[in-house]
Amino acid sequence: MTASRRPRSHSRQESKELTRRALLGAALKLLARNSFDSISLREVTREAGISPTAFYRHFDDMGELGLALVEESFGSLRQMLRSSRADPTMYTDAIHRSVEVVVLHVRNHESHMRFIARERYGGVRRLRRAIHRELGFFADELSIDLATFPVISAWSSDDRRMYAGLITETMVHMAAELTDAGRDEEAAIAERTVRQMRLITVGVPNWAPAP
Amino acid sequence: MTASRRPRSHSRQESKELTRRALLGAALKLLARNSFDSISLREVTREAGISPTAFYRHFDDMGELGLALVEESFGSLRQMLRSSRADPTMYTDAIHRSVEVVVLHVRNHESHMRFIARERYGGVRRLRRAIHRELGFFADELSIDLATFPVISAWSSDDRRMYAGLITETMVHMAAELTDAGRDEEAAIAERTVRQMRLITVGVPNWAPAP
DNA sequence: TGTACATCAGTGAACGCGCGTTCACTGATGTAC
DNA sequence: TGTACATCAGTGAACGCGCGTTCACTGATGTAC
Repeated sequence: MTASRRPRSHSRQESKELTRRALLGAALKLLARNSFDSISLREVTREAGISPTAFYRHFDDMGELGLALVEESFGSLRQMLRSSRADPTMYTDAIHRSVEVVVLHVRNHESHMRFIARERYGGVRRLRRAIHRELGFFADELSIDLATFPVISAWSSDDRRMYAGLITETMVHMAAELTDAGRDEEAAIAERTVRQMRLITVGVPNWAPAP
Repeated sequence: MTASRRPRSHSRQESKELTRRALLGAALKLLARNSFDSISLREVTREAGISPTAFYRHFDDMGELGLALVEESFGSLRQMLRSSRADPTMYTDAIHRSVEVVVLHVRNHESHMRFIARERYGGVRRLRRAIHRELGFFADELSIDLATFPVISAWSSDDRRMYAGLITETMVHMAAELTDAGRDEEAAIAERTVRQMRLITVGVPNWAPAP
């Protein structure tokens, strides 16, 4: 299906937005098999069903498209964090529940999470930096949320941030493993993560800042 | 400097080995800026100072070269683990010492560690699988070493492996951050990792297997 | 509501370039006698 | 030790191909009156 054959009921603006989405979707699809810096502009437009030249109506170059993918991927992640906050069971059974939420998120946004995992230390500096920055914001937010738990509320914000970083890292690692594993390994990976989170949590009541 | 101009004192076998090393070194150098699957065979041979066609005297294709890099990278990592085991201070001040050892290893083998971090979830399935497998072996070995610590020796081997996996992951994450950061950030990254390791360790004496 | 003009998303031909791989080759190293 | 032949790491020309980007264009959508 080419963009030009879309129903004329769309306004020019709507059509452009659909094509933009098609380009982002095409890139995500190709990213399931390759790294971002090995994907060509022509491959992306071919997959999106438009001519190579039309690409420039949407992005200056592939780098700009990559940054748009970072936006999109962390957009869905932020939504996840926001709805978790509104979930009361998150506080009564925090570990199981949060691992479950991340597993579900990976299922529903697999290509976004794979993109983050793949390009976090990938071959494009601007993407690495953008992802690093966004993961930092994520841990910052988590750090604030953690203050609602009794014991942790007494910690220094520095200690809380360190703890939030460790949780973030453990979750990102799980997500990365999930996007690279078969559905049959999902339960084992989730269970292992639950146990690692439990081990970390056991230490929390006995934590004392550095001497 | 081309390979053909090497001193004739080398035997055919020695010369071939030197060229092979030049190819691996050239690939590692290019990997500092790009992902493996975006590096071309011609770039590698150009960097190594030989003609493109000579590549085939050493590897069937770039994939084979990639697997050789996995071998080489984990070879140096295994050496690190082995010499750590012989270090008595490793047991009296395990956390600081092991973080320090990893920091030094990253300094001395930066391109190897960057390769592992970059291709672990990169765009080449065979490399991902090979790296995943090697990291598994690493955690297996660490798991055995952990049994020498009093409290942990009583744990099930399954729990020990879970713990070893968490430590491995924390260390790999630190190494990845170090290869992507300036030397001025090194101390902060190492210190943060020490605190995270300490938090995990605080939980160890109170760990109880799942109900 | 109808008409005339402006906008602009998408097209297709064209360009020069670097790619992976093939092939027949060269000449130094290795080996048999 | 010297000679004649075999081996084989590295060469350079050649190939067809996909690449990113340019350009002048088309025709549907949007706007002014």
